[in-house]
Amino acid sequence: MPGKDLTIGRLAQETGCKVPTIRYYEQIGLLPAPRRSAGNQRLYGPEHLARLAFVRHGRDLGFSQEAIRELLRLTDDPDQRCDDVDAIARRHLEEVNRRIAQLSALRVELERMVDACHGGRVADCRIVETLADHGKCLTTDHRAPLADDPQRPLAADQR
Amino acid sequence: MPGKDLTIGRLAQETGCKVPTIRYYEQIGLLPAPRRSAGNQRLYGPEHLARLAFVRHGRDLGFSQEAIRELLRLTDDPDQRCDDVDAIARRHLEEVNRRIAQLSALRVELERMVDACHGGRVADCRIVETLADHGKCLTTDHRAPLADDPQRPLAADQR
DNA sequence: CTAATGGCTATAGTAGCTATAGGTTCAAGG
DNA sequence: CCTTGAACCTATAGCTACTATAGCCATTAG
Repeated sequence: MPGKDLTIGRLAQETGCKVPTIRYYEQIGLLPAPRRSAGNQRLYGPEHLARLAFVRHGRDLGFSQEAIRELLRLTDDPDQRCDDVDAIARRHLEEVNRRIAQLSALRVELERMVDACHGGRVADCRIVETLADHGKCLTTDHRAPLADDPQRPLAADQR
Repeated sequence: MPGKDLTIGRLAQETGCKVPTIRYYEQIGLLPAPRRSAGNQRLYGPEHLARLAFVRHGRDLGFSQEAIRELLRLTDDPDQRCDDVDAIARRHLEEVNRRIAQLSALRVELERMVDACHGGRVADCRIVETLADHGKCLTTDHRAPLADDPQRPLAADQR
């Protein structure tokens, strides 16, 4: 039945995942290697679609590759109790809550900074002062072990 | 006055920044190369302390290296108007707000997942179902162009 | 048949560090 | 004075999770 196989490009379309990312997932073992056409092109079936959707959804929810790998291992053995799955999700939820708390504190400080700036010279700028003054301000640690933020770290939209 | 120079280790202590990170900042040009002792060890003065504190604080607030580089350039020319500084901070604040919104949506879904799991077998686990089902759920995009989250990612996405 | 599109591999680059290996320098104790 | 051990030095590789590039091959529409 050579009817409904997907090329890598079609699979990318279906899942909203980029083509190089799919090949990357195969490389790191998140996605099984599919069979190939006579001309050596990857041919995916519905099982790949489902697997990739699972992976993408997990990633969209902020699970790490490692966590997803673990989830996949668990779901491949569907008769065991789901406590482990639950634990992964709970752990992640905690991370998310922590991260939100950190970002909220950060927002407060940024708002204070922005409000305090009244557009004078850089020498008098409260934002610069705030940044330069390491004494006061947060003792909290904003950087956090969550998510990756792949690239394009600030500013500049595009996409 | 050869009295109060700081070694790299002392500087690290003062700023809460790790030693290799300081060397890394020098390498990428965020921190100027300091003078050296007879035995080739870095010797830092108060100006380095201030600069590094500025950088660290900016990073803690989630500014990217690029943004900090720009802020440093601006503060080195203290007679110009601080509109640009203000713009950087505002842009960053917007990023933070967006990021918080995304994480909040994510939290809702994770809470749903965890609530729905009642400790049966994996085959019946709602968490697994939720992850496998790419149809419903968020269309939102959790990934975000914000700061770094140095390591140990719980991850995000691309597209 | 040709051109455009899409696929293939391999390699290198991104941010923002951290870790390692293998050597040198410094301060204190014997 | 000599030794010990901590702290320093450089260079390189590794981390996550991808993305981008180069140079070639396959497929398909006209």
